[in-house]
Amino acid sequence: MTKEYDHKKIEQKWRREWEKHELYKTPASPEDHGKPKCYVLDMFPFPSGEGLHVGHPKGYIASDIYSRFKKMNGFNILHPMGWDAFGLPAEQYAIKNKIHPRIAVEKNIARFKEQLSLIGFNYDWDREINTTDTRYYKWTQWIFLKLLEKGLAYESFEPVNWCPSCQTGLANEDLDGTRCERCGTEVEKRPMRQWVLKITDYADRLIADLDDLNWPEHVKEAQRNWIGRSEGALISFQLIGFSFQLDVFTTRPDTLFGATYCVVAPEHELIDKLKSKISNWDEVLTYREDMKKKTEIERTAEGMEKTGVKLVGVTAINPVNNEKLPIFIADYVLAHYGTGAIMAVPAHDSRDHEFAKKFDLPIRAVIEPVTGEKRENEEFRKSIVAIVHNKKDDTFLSINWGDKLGGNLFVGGGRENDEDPLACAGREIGEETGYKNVSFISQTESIHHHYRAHSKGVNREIEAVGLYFELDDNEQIPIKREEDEKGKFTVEWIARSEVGNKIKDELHALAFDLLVNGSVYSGAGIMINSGKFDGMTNDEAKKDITEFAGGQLKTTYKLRDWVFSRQRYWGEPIPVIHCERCGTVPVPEKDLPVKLPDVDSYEPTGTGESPLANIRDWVNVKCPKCHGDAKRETNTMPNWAGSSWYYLRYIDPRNQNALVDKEKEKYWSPVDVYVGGDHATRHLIYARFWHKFLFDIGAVNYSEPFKRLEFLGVILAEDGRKMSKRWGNVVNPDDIVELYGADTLRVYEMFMGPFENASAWKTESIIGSRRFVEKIWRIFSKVKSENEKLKTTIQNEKLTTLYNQTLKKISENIEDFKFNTAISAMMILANELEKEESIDQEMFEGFLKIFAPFAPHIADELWHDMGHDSFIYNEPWPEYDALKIQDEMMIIAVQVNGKLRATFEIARGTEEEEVKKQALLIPEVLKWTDDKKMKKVIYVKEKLVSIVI
RNA sequence: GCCGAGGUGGCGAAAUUGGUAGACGCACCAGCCUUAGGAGCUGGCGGGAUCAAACCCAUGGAGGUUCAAGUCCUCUCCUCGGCACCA
Repeated sequence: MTKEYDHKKIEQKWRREWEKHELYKTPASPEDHGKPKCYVLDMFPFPSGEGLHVGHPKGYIASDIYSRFKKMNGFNILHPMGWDAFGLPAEQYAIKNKIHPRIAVEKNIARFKEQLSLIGFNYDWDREINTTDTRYYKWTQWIFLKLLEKGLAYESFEPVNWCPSCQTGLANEDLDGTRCERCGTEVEKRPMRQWVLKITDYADRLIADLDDLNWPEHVKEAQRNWIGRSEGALISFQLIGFSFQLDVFTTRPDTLFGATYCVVAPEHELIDKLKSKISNWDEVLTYREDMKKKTEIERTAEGMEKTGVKLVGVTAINPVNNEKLPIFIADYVLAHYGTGAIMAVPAHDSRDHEFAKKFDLPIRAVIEPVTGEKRENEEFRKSIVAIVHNKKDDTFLSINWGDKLGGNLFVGGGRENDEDPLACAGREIGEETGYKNVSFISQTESIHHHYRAHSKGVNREIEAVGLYFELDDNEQIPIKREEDEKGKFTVEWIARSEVGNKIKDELHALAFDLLVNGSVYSGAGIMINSGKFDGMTNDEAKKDITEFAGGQLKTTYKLRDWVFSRQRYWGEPIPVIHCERCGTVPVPEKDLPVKLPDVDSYEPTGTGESPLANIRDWVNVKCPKCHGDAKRETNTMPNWAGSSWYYLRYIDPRNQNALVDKEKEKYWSPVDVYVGGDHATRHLIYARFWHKFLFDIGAVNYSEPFKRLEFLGVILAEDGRKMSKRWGNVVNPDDIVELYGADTLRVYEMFMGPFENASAWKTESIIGSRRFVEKIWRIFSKVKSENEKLKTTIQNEKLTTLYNQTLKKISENIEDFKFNTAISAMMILANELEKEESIDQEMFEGFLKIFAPFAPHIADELWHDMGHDSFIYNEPWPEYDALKIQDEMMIIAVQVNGKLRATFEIARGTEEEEVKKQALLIPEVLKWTDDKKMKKVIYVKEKLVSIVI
């Protein structure tokens, strides 16, 4: 008789056993280092007061499974856990509950740890770290000192994002658009002293090194976006009557001849210097004041009309042609990007175009669009493309030439050298479609187009003009057609939404885009209206024109330096001392850590100063240099500081002499798999930045910290919303473990769907995973030892094949983080095993081993019940038998004209001719092939026979 | 607007190089078992048509390539995520 599956008893028992035997201790001795290593890392949690919900463990379960798998495959694994416990939420929790943050953090950690322990993870708790531990943040401060030493940390007085609700300055990364991402309050710009890290120095490397990382594309892309590298040129414009110049940044120096005005951001410092010559100063001031009042959101709202004011009296000189250009201030130019000023080229930039239209400024095209690829021996022709719009049903006139001649085109035609394009278009419309009465609306500049005229067998370069007409009425004249053209092409009106689909020709599509959609051409082409540069491609002209204008090529970034100081209590004190005589003096390394003092009130002062400023005993110190009176820096670090290097500390968590021993680091780094969600830009950029810095100063061995990133999809509540106390939809893992068991919870969370998919929690569905776990328990009673087996059935070929296939698939799936299909494969095998009267012991042992990473408690229970004394964790991973992953028989599908008509079974290894012959004899196939001529019969090895008739 | 990831049953989802679409699970239906409920077991479960079978349709939509398309190509619509007046 089988015993009951009592998950509570079993799970508790095995957790105790594991602990007792220190099963999950990371090997530390050097002789163990001969083995390959695998560092599996979770994004460590912030221990909030709310405790864990069922979404939290998802990533931990995955990393647990992966690391157990690697361990059984012979790797030394490092799989640690710790706490990211500094930061505003901890402080706010403490203020609200009137306890010291340190006490609150301790309490919350204890609760988190308790919850985690119920799930049966293989964490090595000897390596636990806590960012708020003085022994830990000593090294966070040490890194800051090194940054300071290398000139990568500096004090700045630039206006900073200030959250009035959180009472602190924030980095750009801490904003959600223009709001504080934590509390949703609109941030202000506030001038104040702050510490800033020069992350921009690393911008290029942070982008370039992404290429070699095994990370999800969207995370890499988010980082590229955030860093926002763009290559362009710095061009200086002389200002008439001033000795200084107006510097602009542009990515399109090739369009310099098309600049018709300049714009500077309203906040630009240059404006005050120009005051003496500006005759409408009042107007300028008013505009600037208005801009200040407007929130960022109002300024950047979509569909916002462009606004601006001309600086009457000041003129810039275009360095390439000495043209006098008016200067405007307008808020569509941002002060903090590039130089805060632009040259405007309305012909080739949609924003400048919009502004120019509104202020009636000249628009000069300097690039002639070129479409198609240049070919050999081109014949040159001039032509037109005429687009006729019928307002009544919003359709466009086209001619369908049939699939061979390019499908639908607008009306087109050759134009004699001196023929007026407008007249030509009118003539062609009449000749080809019969429509008589159309009104001209607009036309494009010339467009060059290279193509091969297949019907004539020649390559052509055409210079076309696009023209746009409105249909007046339906009056038509009979179409004259050559005899051989009749019926070959037909006139069709196509709907606006169908144009993209039907008009495939590049030239015609571009004409539509420019004329009908009103797009501004910003693509490639050849230079026109640009003096000696005419005729060059715009790409070639970029460098030449920059040089000619006396400018220089330059790369800019959207990424700003990292605002690193917070005016709050609960963070690492910035280890710096301000001395009146010596200035800013770093705290000597030997004096680290600068411990956070105890205070009566850790609430923000409201003055923009940290609460630390009020602790006189702490603030007042002697200057390390001159030993005179000095004051400590009272700002603290953001909570992203501790998390920017924690993964290194796990390698050597108790080291007193260095943040990590370099030899140990060499062995364990880099992190092989980093598991977590969110943080696509912030944490992962900051950590990469610090890591590269540590690499540069020789503190670590590799230049990237995380080789592979597995991005986790969140678990939402059943209502599809985020799981949160606020919505009252939180599911506590403790309850699930109590009711269904940790093993079931683990299986369920991995079976929910692809790991990277977000999915909604469904308590209803857990039962399936529980049934599966119970099924394994039941199957166990059928396991027969070798001796018993002799009495029972002979070995089942099919089952052996399936078993070996499953071993292979599980190994591959775990490596690829495809846990859902791994579980599905185990279920299939379990279903088959259940049908058997008796199960081979060796096979079941193998099954238990692959099941163990997913459900370690029940696996160890059954493992021991089979008579083993070892832990399954220390067992080797079962290898599949390559000779046994294929059935003796193969199933061949038979298709007739692409449709499946039958399947049949035949011995593997049967010759192609024989398989074909058999296929053709099947009655279901004969029915379709009967008395019809067979064109061919295709055989796809071991898969199918396809018959074409 | 730009970039990225997607769109397959009632639901979560599977599907080597193009090669039997919907594996596995949930829910649901029927039967067995049970005093009953639940659990368990057996069978069914994309849509249409039919007594039933043959058959027809079907992977957001439209075209295309191919003996063969969820998978490749062109276009288009929608959803989610990131950036967003970034010159």
